[in-house]
Amino acid sequence: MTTYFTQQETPLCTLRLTSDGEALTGIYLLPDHRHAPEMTTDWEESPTLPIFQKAATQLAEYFAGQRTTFSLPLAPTGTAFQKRVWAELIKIPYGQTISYGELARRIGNPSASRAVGLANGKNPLSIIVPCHRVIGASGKLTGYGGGLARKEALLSLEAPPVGAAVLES
Amino acid sequence: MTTYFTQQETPLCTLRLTSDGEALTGIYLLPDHRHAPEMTTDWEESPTLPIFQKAATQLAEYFAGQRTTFSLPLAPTGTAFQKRVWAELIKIPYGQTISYGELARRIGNPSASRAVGLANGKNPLSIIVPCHRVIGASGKLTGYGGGLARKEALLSLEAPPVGAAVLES
DNA sequence: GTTTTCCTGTCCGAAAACGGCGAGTGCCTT
DNA sequence: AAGGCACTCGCCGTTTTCGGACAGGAAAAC
Repeated sequence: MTTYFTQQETPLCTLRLTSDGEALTGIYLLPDHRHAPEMTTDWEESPTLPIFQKAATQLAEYFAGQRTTFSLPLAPTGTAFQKRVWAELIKIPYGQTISYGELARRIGNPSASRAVGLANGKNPLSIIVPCHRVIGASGKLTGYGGGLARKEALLSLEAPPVGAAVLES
Repeated sequence: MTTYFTQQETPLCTLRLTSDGEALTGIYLLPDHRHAPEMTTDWEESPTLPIFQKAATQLAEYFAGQRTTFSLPLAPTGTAFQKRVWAELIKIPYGQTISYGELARRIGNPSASRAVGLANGKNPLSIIVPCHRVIGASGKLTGYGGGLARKEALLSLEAPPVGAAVLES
């Protein structure tokens, strides 16, 4: 099975998108993304693939602050546990954060907060599956596959204006 | 990838043949074949497949004592080492036997006689790839995926008449 | 003779190690 | 007294490592 890919520039960094031809299978934050797969000889660059065009548009809108949800066919690969975690991730609304423990509770394994962290790190669809919205119970960011600095940048992009935050509390 | 299969009666036992649609991928001696694969839901019985028809004819001739070599497209799956072993197996002429150690020597790993035994047992194409022609250095049969009794039966089918054997020595 | 000791590739189960955690404890600042 | 920080310890899915078992056989040690 050949893997298709393309790359896209954003204000944050370069993104590498991968696909099976139909659905999106991966989004990686280019320099130094932790579990990014190796590019092998059976990869084929094809920027004109319809799925890549749609993804590029929506991602550009997201970084412009004009999009809060995505609508794309996704096909991440992983274990049953990981899929449960990722399925729960996409339910976290734009601009909100929860803790790893809370996420563990939501998938029904309340004591698996640590394993949840691992599964979180293996999330292949950065940004669209918002693993960056999960932080430590103490409020610290604790970790991110694409680097803590980028996690902070994403959260600050999604953060509402300061005034609104005050009203909310 | 769906697997096609069919079954065939012989004087020795029932055979199960498998194929990818083009080439033969397996021949198993039906009750109690050691490493025979499990039949899953994506298997499809199709006795009319051309490859199965040809195989059935040649196998029938073999059991009638009227065929000493096979001519069929084969596509066994295995590790590089196993393929080297199997490729060497088909060079052993009808009616002859060699030892595991000798086989190890022929593939260039003279000290891997034990590993050769294992690879021999994993041979998916019984009879056509004649793993039954390999016996212990002492002359004992030592083992066979389809059972020692069947190994002996195959060797005795291939054995020349007693008179001829005496002349040969 | 008979037994012991290695060698050799692959698979499989068990055990251990490894994290994007978090609750609990003790100690040290204000 | 709170609050902050460093540390330990239990938790849990996944990955890695390790040890044994096998279709044998040659050499070395009794």
